[in-house]
Amino acid sequence: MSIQQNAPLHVRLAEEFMRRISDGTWPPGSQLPSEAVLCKEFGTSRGPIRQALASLRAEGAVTGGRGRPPMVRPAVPSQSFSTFNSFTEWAVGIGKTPGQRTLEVALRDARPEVSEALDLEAGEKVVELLRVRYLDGVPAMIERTCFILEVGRLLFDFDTDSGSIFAFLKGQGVDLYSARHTIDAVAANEEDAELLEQAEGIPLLRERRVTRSASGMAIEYSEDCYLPELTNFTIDNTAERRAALVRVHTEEPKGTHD
Amino acid sequence: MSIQQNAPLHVRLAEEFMRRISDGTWPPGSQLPSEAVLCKEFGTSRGPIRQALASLRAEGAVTGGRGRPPMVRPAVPSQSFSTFNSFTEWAVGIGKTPGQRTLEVALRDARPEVSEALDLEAGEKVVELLRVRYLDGVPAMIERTCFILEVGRLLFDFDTDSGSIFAFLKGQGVDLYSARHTIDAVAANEEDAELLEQAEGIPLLRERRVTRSASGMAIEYSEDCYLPELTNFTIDNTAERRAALVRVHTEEPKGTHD
DNA sequence: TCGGTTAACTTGTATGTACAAGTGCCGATC
DNA sequence: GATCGGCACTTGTACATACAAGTTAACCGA
Repeated sequence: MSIQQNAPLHVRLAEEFMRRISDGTWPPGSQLPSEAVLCKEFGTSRGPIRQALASLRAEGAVTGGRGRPPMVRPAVPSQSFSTFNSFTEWAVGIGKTPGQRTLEVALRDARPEVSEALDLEAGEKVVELLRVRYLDGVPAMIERTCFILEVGRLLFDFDTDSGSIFAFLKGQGVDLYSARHTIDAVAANEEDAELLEQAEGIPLLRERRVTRSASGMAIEYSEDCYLPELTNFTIDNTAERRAALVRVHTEEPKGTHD
Repeated sequence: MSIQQNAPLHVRLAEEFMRRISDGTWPPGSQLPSEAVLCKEFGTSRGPIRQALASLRAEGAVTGGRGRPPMVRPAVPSQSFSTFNSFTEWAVGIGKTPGQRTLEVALRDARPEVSEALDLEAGEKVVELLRVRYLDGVPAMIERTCFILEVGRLLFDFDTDSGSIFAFLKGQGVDLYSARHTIDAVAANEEDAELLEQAEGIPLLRERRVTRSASGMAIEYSEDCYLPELTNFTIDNTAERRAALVRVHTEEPKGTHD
């Protein structure tokens, strides 16, 4: 989506430079024009040019400099918050047809680990959903999602078999702003195995997340279990910058979910 | 590690600001002093102050502005390339004693998926290691690592039971610069189960990676299988910026390694 | 023809200035 | 006591200038 015309010049320059990189005008390995040349082309001073280049550098799109123009780096994979947090948006983005079969939408007392994850008092109610998610009609993932009551109640007026809960909640003005994701592995229990049409006990790739608003309020806790032959998680890291993905040691043993 | 004294002023300022954030002088939620105040304190102009603040903003350490000073954000977890890629460095960092038991160091023809990962011709030789890794004496991970011959040959003069291969290779001038990591789940085969002192078939959290030099040459391919109750991977993402961790759809089914 | 040196290019760093746009506080008025 | 407006603060944007430090190319001499 093109940024509005009255955005600051350095923002519009950064966008134009990213466009030239992504459409191949400036291919990976090539050197950018000098700052002087860019100043002439855009009729501006070095300040906005340098600020635009700085943002490309911060994103890892270009590197080098000091005595010679920066070079374009191979694209670093990344995913937006909504693509990463919404199965539907992700599936559409990879050219698959997302599907869902809702097994349950329930108002119930939160399980202890859900209370803890959502910063709730023991026994507070949550809205809990259980859905199977499909890619092109093939079972790919089991989704167990809990919402705080204030948000979950909105789902009682929503057909959870119709598509993206993430998109629906955004449309309802729910401020889904940040999330912490934890990835590990569990054995498929009897229920999950049946839903995924697989043998009991096979390994599943589990992604648990707590989603919060901009003010830090916990809104959603989800445990998504994927068939690992259909889905994985991938990241690139370099010596130049710290990776946001962290390998974590867990003290308490965890088993399969019940 | 403190940066050298003759680093540019804006770099030293950024380091000082990060130090104040991490030692609690500027706690999360607090507002930074204004730019004018910082200019007075450090006897400089707005330029270096603003550039230092821009780097904190890019790292997600502070946010906001425009009419009011930025606020300190809660620390975003991250790990350096070496901490993420070296089990030894990671273990030490979390206060555990890392250990290793080498089962095998072998010069052999690369298996097809290793050739492919390391950009080698079919049948080229690699140096392959199999080690069990321990945290405080407890088996935590099975490490199957392959190096291209040029690098792997260095290991024949190295006691792989003595500690970090990553650190040894760095010390030998091997340019380990970037890596692509893929995380999924596999069932423990008979060998892995025995080495980890667990039941066959239990789920293992698998991290595969290809490590390359700055010039893009593949150097290392590794398959590390973790006991998921001891280790997971965690990332925070926000609506503000794209996450480097990508959920990926895999077309071909993958089983346990043999 | 090759190597070294120099000059002209590049980017990086820093200063200063000016003004736009946002925020907060204080005083006046209702 | 609450609200509104104005003013003084803030940061953001952009310009200009100057010089440091790195790189590259060209020229000259051996």
